[in-house]
Amino acid sequence: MAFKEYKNLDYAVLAEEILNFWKNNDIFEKSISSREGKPSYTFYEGPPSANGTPGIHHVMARAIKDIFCRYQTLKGKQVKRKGGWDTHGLPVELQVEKELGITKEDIGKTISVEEYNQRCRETVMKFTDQWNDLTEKMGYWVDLSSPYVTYQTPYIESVWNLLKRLYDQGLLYKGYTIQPYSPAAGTGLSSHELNQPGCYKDVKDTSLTAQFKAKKTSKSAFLFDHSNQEPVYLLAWTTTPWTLPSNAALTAGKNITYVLVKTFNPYTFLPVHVVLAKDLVKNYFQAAAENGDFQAYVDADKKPSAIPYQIVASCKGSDLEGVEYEALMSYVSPKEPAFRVILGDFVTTEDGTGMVHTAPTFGADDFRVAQQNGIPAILVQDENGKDVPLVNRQGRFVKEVTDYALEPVKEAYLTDEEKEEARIKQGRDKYLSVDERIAIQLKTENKAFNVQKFDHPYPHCWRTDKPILYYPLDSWFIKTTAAKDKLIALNKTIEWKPESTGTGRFGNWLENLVDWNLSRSRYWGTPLPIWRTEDGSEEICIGSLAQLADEINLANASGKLSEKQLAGNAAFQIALENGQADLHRPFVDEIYLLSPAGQILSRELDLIDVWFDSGAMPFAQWHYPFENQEIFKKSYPADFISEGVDQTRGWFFTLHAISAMVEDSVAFKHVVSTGLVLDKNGNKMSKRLGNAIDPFDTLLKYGADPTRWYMITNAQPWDNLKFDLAGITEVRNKFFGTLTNTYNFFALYANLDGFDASNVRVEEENLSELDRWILSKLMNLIAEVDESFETYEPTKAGRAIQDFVCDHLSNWYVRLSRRRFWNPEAKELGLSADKKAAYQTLYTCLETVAQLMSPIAPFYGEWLYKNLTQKESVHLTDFVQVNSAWKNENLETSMELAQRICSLVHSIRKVHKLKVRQPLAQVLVPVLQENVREQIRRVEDLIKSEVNVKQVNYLNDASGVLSKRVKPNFKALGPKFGKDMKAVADLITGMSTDDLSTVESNGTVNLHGFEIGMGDIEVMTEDMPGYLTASEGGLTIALDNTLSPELIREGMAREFVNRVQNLRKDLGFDVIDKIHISIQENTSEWKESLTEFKGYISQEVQALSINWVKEIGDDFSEVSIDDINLNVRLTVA
RNA sequence: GGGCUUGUAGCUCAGGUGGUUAGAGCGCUACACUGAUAAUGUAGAGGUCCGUGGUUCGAGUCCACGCAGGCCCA
Repeated sequence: MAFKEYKNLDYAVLAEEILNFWKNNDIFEKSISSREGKPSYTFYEGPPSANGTPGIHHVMARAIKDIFCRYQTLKGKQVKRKGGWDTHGLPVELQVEKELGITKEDIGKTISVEEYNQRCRETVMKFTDQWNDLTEKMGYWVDLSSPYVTYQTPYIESVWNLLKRLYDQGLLYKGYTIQPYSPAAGTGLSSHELNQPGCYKDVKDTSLTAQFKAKKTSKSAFLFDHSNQEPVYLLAWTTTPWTLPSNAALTAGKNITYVLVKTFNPYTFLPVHVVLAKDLVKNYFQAAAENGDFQAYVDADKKPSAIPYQIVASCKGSDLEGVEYEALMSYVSPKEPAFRVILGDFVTTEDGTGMVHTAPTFGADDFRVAQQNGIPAILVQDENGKDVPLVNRQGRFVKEVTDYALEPVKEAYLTDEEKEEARIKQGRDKYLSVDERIAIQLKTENKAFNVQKFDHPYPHCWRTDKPILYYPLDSWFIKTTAAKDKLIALNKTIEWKPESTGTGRFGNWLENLVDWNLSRSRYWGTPLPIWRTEDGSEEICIGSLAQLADEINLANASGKLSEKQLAGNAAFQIALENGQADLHRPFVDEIYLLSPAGQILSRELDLIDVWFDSGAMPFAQWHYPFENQEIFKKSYPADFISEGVDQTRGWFFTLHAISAMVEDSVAFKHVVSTGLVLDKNGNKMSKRLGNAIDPFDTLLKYGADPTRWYMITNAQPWDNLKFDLAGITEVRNKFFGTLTNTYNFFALYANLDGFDASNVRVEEENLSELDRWILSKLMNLIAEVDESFETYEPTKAGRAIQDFVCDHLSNWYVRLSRRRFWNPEAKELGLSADKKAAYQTLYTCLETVAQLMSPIAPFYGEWLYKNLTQKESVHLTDFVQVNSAWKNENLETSMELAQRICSLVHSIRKVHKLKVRQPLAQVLVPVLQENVREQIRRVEDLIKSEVNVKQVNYLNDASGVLSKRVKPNFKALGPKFGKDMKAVADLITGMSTDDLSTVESNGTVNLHGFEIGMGDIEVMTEDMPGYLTASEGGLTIALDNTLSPELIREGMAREFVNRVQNLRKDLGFDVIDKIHISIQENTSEWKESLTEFKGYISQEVQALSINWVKEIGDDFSEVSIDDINLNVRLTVA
């Protein structure tokens, strides 16, 4: 048997067989090696972290990656794709802590750093087997034989090299970020520690609304115009008055509405104009006092509590941007211009004034927004000449804040004794905190508009129970802001799918870029390769193992190192010589180097952000620049990457940033950012909720191809996918079932006819209209699929293939062609030209579909291809070319008409209960244009056989039976008549027959002053009296249902054929069996029909004889049509 | 709170540049077919196109403001 036939195809088993075939024959390797010397197409694999198990969303993400790599291979490119593993980082550490039952505090105490890191190294590759298994089973082709692993020494060396290149450009510096800090414990706290229960406590703080006096400049002129040139104050609220000496800016919200209010200061009673958010006026003023009597207030001896006020102007936050003001508490002046209004997106009108007091050294938002707007921090120099904030690490003011020098900013930092001491010094009955005394000071200086006690939750240190401060702590940064313009410009050359992720999410992120904080105070990660003197005056950055070895030698030779330091160096040297150098902590921490000036350097203890690891992969995966320089050059930048949209600020950014800063290049040219995989109800999948889908179960039960096909065709990759297993079943039945059926149909008859599959070539001269049509459709499909894959639109490609297979190939081409395949007469004569053409056509369609679908459904595509051909693999073929000679738009239009006409006839037959087996005399099609008649005439035969009518006849105008209806063509009328549209449309709808003939003959008619041309109307026919009619979308047909005796006889013959065919099947006859038919002679109705159509019947049921007999014997069957019974006996010839 | 994104039939999704009757598949109902048959075909029911305003002769489509969901930030 040339073509295998299948029953009950199991797609998972099929996949397994193909997988074995690929493995045994190195098909993946061949798909790369066979493209040697061809243009390369580079894909970067975003490394998964192997310390967790894969989920169903990984099948989705990796299907996307796989599709375009396979497609580009078909297009003749060489597509290398190296797998990789992301192995560092906090999730690994947390998992190990959990496994060991320890906390961060224990590391270095109850467990050595060395042991701890060893555990991390073991844990991180725990699930690689599962990952590799999934990779294979889902049919994802990626090179797992030599993956890059981010913890390996060559990888780290490459990362160090990149850091060094950044360092040499001056882009790596030590600065600070605002982090939770406990002065009492003298340590920074992680967000994790801050989220422990009990950390947030309700406290009563002094809250203060300060008056910042605006300077009169062109920016603020409009405010002064409304205040009659009186002083204008900007109001800002804070719960931490101790930060006011560090104020550097005020932040307003761009779209918030602000008002200028004329009123009095409640403490000094001086008339003032203040600015605050409109929505918050009610919090500061009593509505009853609006537009109150100002003079009466001035005159009053004892000032009433309701202070009169008047709103004199309003503006948007954006109007306030750039308004300058005088420093509120000028202990320390900044080096660069400060004290102006800036805009920030974190400002709300929930409390305060809608204007935020901004102290860059004591708030994360403050720091960020100040950096973005070029506002300096308020700093002083310590005894070492180092810039420090106005509060020291003990939580006390520096001496420059003279009034409060060395006092703690939080009362809670004082012991009772210290507090008592301070009280005596203050000379008061009760100790007053710094916040309280600042409030008093500002009140007297006409700088406080409101002072209150305020209850709110505030975070406390879990170890000391004292309040924390948000405080600037040392960190290493990459100066990405210096490369901002470059990053933005390069991003514009990247093609994003969807575009909005690139322009919106990623573009906005770049616009608001801050420096990249590299530092992590952990253990399992790439150490920062910077060695520094204790006072920070000298440092070196190491960019290679060779450099490190040299520096160690230099340091050792200097004689300045202690014995312990020399021992650490020696241990590392030995490891290095044995090729076993480990660049992790603690080993690198034990290396000591020497500065040019002869000082001892020790390593900065920070690790770097793991995202730098993964962003470095274009370089580090090849151990560039130490090895593989040629390979690197050929595979950089990537043509394509794809990850979840959540990676926008993760991997997408780090790839982009590193490449732009180091190579002045993009890292990738195309990127597909994929959406989430949710459960079928649209909820996030989670193991905890139990709605997570197991990928292995799914692949096993449904097979990789239906799973992949479902995921790709159900939603665009960047939309979230509501994953429903029922959807896979649907795809499997609908698409794969239909395609397999179509193949089986082909195989069945091709085998019967001995159709030779080697060297199939379509012989164009023998093609039927139907053949030409499906080939034309096939050409369209090729073009559409090619374009869709080319433009990273896999969903469009998949849906196009699906529509072609189900609607065009199976439901129309095969259904209407069946007769040609099972025509039994041809058997003896060999293959007729027509039958051959049918095989060639169907074969071509199937073979092409196998290739087109193979990127999405790699196993099934391969299976189908190998069933059809002797060639090795569909994945080693070249993408099929469009043969434009086969494109035939006219024929497609004709066929569309045929399909619509058939559909209409079917619906009439249905409504009037006219069986399709009953032949009818004619179907009438009114045609108003000659070319439509020609188009239908081409496909007349198809219509006749499909709906079982004897003739297709056409009615034109002259026939006189057509009644026409006129519809306005709105698209044409709109621009022409505009406002008069409605009137004109009504006139057209009510147009008389005479008017219509006038347009039809003259091309134009005047209706109540409106010139109507042919283009302005659509003429349609409807209703043909005396016939059964149906119409849809402007096409009308009529069916002649008069039954002549002859038609009835033919109908009976067809019914008889139908019954015999059923009998053949019931009796288990083979398709090719010839039969003899005996019929018991008992009714005349039957005999007349069956005799007349004996030839037809014999052919249809493959009967060699039909005999009427008096006695039929025992083993007959009874058939009945319209209550008339007939005894029939079939025997195999 | 900000940025981006989604909202069309019971479910999953299509609906260039605005054009008056909004489509498909699944599911449901009914019928037909019975040599592709654990298939297939045809028909039917099913919609305030998230809401409210606006622009327009005309809005699912354009604009504004909301509501609800999602992602990433704060």
